[in-house]
Amino acid sequence: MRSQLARKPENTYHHGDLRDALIKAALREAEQGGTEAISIKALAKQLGVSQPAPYRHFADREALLAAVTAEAFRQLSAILRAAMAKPSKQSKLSRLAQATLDFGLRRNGIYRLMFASRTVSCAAKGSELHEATRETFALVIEALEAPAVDYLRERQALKIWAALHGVVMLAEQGLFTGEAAHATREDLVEDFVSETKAALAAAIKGARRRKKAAT
Amino acid sequence: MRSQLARKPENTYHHGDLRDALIKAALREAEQGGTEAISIKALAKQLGVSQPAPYRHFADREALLAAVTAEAFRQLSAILRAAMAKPSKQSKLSRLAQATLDFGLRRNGIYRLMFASRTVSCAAKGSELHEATRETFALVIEALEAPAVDYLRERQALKIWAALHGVVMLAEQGLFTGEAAHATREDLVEDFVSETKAALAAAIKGARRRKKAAT
DNA sequence: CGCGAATGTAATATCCTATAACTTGAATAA
DNA sequence: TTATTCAAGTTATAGGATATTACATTCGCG
Repeated sequence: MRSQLARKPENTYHHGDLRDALIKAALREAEQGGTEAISIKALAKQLGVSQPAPYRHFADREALLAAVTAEAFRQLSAILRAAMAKPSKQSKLSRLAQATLDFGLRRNGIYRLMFASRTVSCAAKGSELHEATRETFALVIEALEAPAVDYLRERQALKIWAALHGVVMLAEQGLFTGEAAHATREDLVEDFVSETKAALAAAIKGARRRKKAAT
Repeated sequence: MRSQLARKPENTYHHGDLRDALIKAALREAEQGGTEAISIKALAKQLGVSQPAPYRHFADREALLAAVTAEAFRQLSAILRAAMAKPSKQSKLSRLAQATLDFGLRRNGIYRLMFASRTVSCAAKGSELHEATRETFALVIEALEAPAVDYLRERQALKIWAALHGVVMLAEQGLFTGEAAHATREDLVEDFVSETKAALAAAIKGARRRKKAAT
């Protein structure tokens, strides 16, 4: 199997790994310009195959986007896992949060592909993409490092996850630059992290109390 | 001035209000499909003018999108203002928050145009679009109903604004449906609202204490 | 070795953005 | 009132993208 970004060697009929090469190349394109920067025709040219060749691997543009988005989620998962594994003075949750912010800003085109397009909401339940998103979210729950009171954990995970995305969105809109910048994006993220921890602690304490009272 | 959604009357050369009609029609198209549903050609046909006619009013597609997005922000501002004005048992902030969530879900295509595309971040400082976004954000600050310690208010406004967008994004991704739905979107929004109020109260108290200590 | 499935190509239809060159008519000023 | 000008339309056209159809090549398996 040839390097996945490689063009088709000249004088060969088959590319060898076109499907994967398309995904990788599309990710590179999306890095800057998001969804709109992904053009099947341009990708085909870049990889040295004819325009219709990609359609052997993806039914249409949407299918390619779904595959690309799934790969992006897997990459994010890997990054978050690495951030959580790295020894540090900060909490797992804090590291996950800052890593998410960093990813969202540094690779914003891809980030928009993942969270701001309709691709994900159209993903069927068992699809590759759906699984990839659920796996990423599972990392958020893991980062809470909280005992297994499922519905409490999930609620806090949803909240911090939502808050993080909001910060990325607003940052990208430029709401943290100029005169309004009394707080950095990182500050806000840390605020959300501590509030999450506090809320989680309080919720668990409350649950214990209720349980005790019931006995 | 003719109704703004009207097609050009037959046998007339000039439409009369094409610029406005284009914006309104584009908003209608974006309601469902977001940015990608806006086609200059289709709009022209819909309004009964030739394909290149829109280019008399907008340099290119991007310029049309910017105008449409600005109009969308003005509509959101109006909705938020109305929600805040309406007498209710709930706080202004709560009403603004729930209204934002409602807008984000019910008119999701437009919402994505406003917050998930690059159109806004590309808006120049004095532009119509930039002004429209700042005005909307000003309403968030107003909804806090907090005394004028600017940097404290702004920080909390940024936080709740970010959190709201996050909830809309995740809701649209389907993260609140299925087995994970231990909390509704509205619940999370109320959580964020109360946390914001608490944080704001604490911050103001702290600021007063510091001021007192300084005298 | 030979055959079928997978993968690639060429040709083409359709849709969209955008520009150039020409036309219309509405508003103004002589 | 009429001449003139210019904003706002039109037709024609170039160029790029998605997607389909029919044909060609090679990989791999029996």
